[in-house]
Formats: sequence, C-alpha cells, structure tokens
Amino acid sequence: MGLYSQRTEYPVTSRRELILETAVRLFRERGYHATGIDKIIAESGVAKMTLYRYFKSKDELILAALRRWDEQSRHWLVTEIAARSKSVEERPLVLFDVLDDWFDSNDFKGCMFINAAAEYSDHDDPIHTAAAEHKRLFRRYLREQVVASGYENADELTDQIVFLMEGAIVTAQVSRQRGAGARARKAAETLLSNHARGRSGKKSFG
Amino acid sequence: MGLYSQRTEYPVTSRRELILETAVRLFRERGYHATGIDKIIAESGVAKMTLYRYFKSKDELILAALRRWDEQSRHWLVTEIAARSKSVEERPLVLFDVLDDWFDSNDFKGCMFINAAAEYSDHDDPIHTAAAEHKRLFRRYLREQVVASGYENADELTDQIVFLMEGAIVTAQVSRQRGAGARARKAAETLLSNHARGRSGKKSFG
DNA sequence: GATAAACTATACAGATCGGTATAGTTTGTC
DNA sequence: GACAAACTATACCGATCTGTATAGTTTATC
Repeated sequence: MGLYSQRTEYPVTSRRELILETAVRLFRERGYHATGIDKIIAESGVAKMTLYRYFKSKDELILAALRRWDEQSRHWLVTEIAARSKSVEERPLVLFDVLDDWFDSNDFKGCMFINAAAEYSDHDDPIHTAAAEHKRLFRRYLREQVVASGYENADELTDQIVFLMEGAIVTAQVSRQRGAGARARKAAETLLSNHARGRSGKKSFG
Repeated sequence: MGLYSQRTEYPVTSRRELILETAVRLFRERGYHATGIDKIIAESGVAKMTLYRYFKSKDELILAALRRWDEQSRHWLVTEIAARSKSVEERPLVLFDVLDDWFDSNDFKGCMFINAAAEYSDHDDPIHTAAAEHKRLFRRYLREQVVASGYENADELTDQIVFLMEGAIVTAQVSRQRGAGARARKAAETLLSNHARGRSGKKSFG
C-alpha cells in the first residue's frame, strides 16, 4: 500500500535503473547542458537525494548514461546486422540498412556520442573520452567483419566505411535527409568492390 | 584620451564586430550552452548593455555568429581549394587536403554547425535551421565542382564526397585521429574513379 | 514489532543564467 | 560649447543551475 504499489510490486526496476534510463533518454533527446537534474528526477519520479545517492554528480551520471548506451546501442547494432545478413560478407553493407531504420525513427536526434564530444570539446574530459571509446569499440567490431569477409588492408577499408557511416549520421541529423543510409551504402559498395580480397586474390568490380 | 585610446584610434572595429568575433570564437571553442553572455562581454571588453543594443537575445547572437562563420568558413574553403588546385578536376580531392590542415590546427573543435545542430536538436529551431543552411550551401558549391569536372550523376557523387567529409570531421573531432582527411581522400579517389565522366563517356579506374 | 536502510519531500545554499534599469561618461556632430 | 547618441559601470531581477541538509515515511529483515 506504499508509494511503490503504483509501479507494480517493488522493485521491478531499481531506483538506480529508473534514473539511468531516464537520463539516457533525456540526454539523447535534449543534450547534456540543456538537461537539468531537476528534469531528470521529475521524469523518473524519484527524489533528488536518491539520485545523488547513486550518482555523485551530474558528470558521473552522464558518464554512466554514456556507458549504458554504449553497451545497448552496440548490442542492438551487432544483433540487427547479424539478423539481416545471410553471410558475413554482407554485414558491412547491411550496417547502412540498419542505420536508415535508426534515422527514420521518430526520436532520432543524432549520435549521442558525437553530441557528447561536441558539448565537451576538451579531449581530456572524461565525457569526451567516453565518447571516443564508444567509437573505438564499434570500429573494432566493424574491422572484425571486414577481416572475416576476407579483405586485405582491413584498416583502410574499415576507416572508409566508418567515414561513410559518421557522415550519413551527421547528414541525417543536420539536414534531415531521408535515405542517407542507402546513399552511403552505395558508396560503401563501390569501395568494397575496389578492395582486394585475400581469398580470391584479385579485385572484383561489381 | 578616452577609454578607446588603448585600442588605437576608435573605432578600427565597431563594437558590434568586436562582440560578434568574440562570440564566434567562444561558441566554436566551448559550445553554445556552455558559453554565457557574461563570458562574451568579459572577453570582448564591452558593456552588457552594448551587447543587447546590437543583439536582442543570446539566440540572436548565436544566429549572427553562425551566419558570420558560414560566410567566412565557406570563403576560406573555396579560396584555399582553388589556390591549391591546378585544375577544376582536382578540387573535390584537394578539399580533403584543406580539411587536414583544419584538423591539425590547435583550436580544432569540430564543425561549429554540426555542434550547433547537436545542441539545438529541434529541426524547427532557427539555430538548427541555420546549421542545415550552411551544409546546403557548401554542398551546392561542391556539386558545382563535380559538375564542372564532367561527372555524370553529380548528385550521387556529391553526396558521397559529403559523407566522407563529414565523417572525417567527426572522426577527427571525437577520436582525435591524425590524417583523417588523407584517408577520406583516398576513398574519394576510388569513388571518383568509379563514376562516369560525360566528356570521355566511359569509366576510368585509377 | 523493532530496527536499519532506502526513499520522499521540502527547503535552501551559492552560483550562474539571460536580460533590464539607471545613472554617469565619452563620443561624434553641429 | 551644446546636444544627442553611443558606451560604460553597476546594480539588480527572476529564474535556473548543481548540490546539500533535514525531517519524516516506507521498506525489507530479523
């Protein structure tokens, strides 16, 4: 009969989870400086002292939100790409199909990590570092797919695909263009076709 | 003998110019929400009432700063690219050389317009719109160079180069990688080689 | 049912935010 | 030198910011 009975038997999700998920959503939707602590506690329905029990400062909460979304978003991307690909070789291209679905979602506000690096421009800032770490980890995954596809010079090819991906994200965010993922995919197809594959030992254009 | 004698004979630059240039610098270095009006007047050495005489609100000042930097940055890019290119055909590639010089500058903090779109995520916000307008105008210039170089399907090719450019900018900003421009240029070379040119009427690889 | 921990609610501190009011000084112009 | 406009300096407004203090309530555990 307590306060928590409204939210099913306590606790389905802990206070900490509630705060963290709300923080991720608000930071993604509205940015970091523009999202106040008061807004986060209001939307999560939690007392301010509870927030500061689990996160000792706003910056710590931002870092926790970035870490959480790093895990969730990479897991979603990897799973989605795997599900839509018939072979490993398709994965670097299917990436762009998944991106377009993301861009088309109603609440698309760009990449949380690019946006974090924009607001915290000092490279030594832990928040900026966390953003860079996310990019590093995703690049590592993508590089593994490129290697598994048999391409030589995986580093160069991976960078090229990353450029197209980041470019498509930014273009979709700033200019609200539809189909940025599809157009970037076509470019990626060309680049992949022009890279040698170790298995066949020759270039294939197609 | 007045206050202005310290700054050479008044006015070499008007109060409005002083404020605007300071605003551009601070917004580029530290972002928008993180840059307060008090900081801008302190660094420009101007009274607060003077700022509000020329700009009726902070948002108006941000818009003026974006318009100013839109003109300056595009003028700089266009001039630099032209100066370094022996022919029009080189321009889409020389772009990436210019980008690398920008990335290597000490105060590089990413693209002011991408960062503005990140902090003002609402697409109807005038600030977001101004950022999108800058991207539109630069794309128009780039497309003209692609057309002048004789490529068919200029829209597709222009988009691809834009993706690589934006991707290189974001990667240099977030991950502080050296040579992002050079790596993006290599990708652009491949893409250009795989696009048909109207003058020759056939594809050329190399 | 007693106890400790978790949580809420409210109030508040101190700083900073964007923006205004006002009075006095400096400037260019006649 | 008179006058209007531009500019400065300071003080201030209300709102909001991050973070804390405190007292009372609810929860889980024994």
